[in-house]
Amino acid sequence: MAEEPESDRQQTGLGGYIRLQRQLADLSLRQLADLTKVSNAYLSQVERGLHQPSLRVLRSIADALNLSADTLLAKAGMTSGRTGRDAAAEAEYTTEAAIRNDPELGPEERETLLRVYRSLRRSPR
Amino acid sequence: MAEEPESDRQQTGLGGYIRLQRQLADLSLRQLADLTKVSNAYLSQVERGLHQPSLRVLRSIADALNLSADTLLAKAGMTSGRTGRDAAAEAEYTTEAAIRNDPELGPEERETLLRVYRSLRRSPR
DNA sequence: CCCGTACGCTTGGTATGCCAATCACTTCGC
DNA sequence: GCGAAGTGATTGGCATACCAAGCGTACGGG
Repeated sequence: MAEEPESDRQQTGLGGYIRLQRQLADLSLRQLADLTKVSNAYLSQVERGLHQPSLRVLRSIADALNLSADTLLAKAGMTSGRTGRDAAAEAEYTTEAAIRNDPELGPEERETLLRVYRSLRRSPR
Repeated sequence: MAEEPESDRQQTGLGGYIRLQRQLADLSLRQLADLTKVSNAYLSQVERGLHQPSLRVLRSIADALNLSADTLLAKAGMTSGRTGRDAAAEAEYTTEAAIRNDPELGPEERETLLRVYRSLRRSPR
């Protein structure tokens, strides 16, 4: 659990990716700022890894650069490559998790089913 | 005294969704706080829509509740969540598979639960 | 030469995320 | 009854996301 005593500033992840995409799109910081409604100052800081942008800002950027939000989120360390399939595999472990994730169920149906499941399940001990 | 501004009753679904999932998982705010390393106070505020959580917090919550991060992000308004048919089919299969593989169910309970699930599931009319 | 304009970066302030501490309430066992 | 232990909600304050304004440079063109 040792925290990383990093004095390095290797932020290649999210910020570097954004900067790269911005340059590929041939946009200046101010142009992107104009598109995203985010100040150029903050964009500069985000690109250099000095700040972690909020969801709102991240979405604006993805939108302006025509990137999928998921891509940026992956770079931000959120969805590291695990997609629906992995989630499904994981959900296979517990029936409760599967029921909770099932989009075919409404809130009430979900709750009902969970209750039924719990009553049917072999009681531990 | 009975002054109730009911117009604030619209916490988009992210907060409400988190609260629902937490309750379905049978967790208290403090238990979830312990799992997520996020204070119960802030979780309470997030669930009632008073604050928009950061990526870090959102990820912790998704992790602790065994939810896919994408699901929460969709509720947060990020991803339009358009993988509808695929996700549905996949998840449907997952729930059935989870029930079939659940070691805590005997043969009869298994059959019963499957029947209940199929009757509760939204059928594409 | 100076402007004028473009660039990225820095700075000081405001808004908001987030937490420790505490509240009011309910449910217990004694 | 009374306290211990559980629940969700509130509050004060520190940390950080975010912006308006400005700095320093580099590029033209009069």
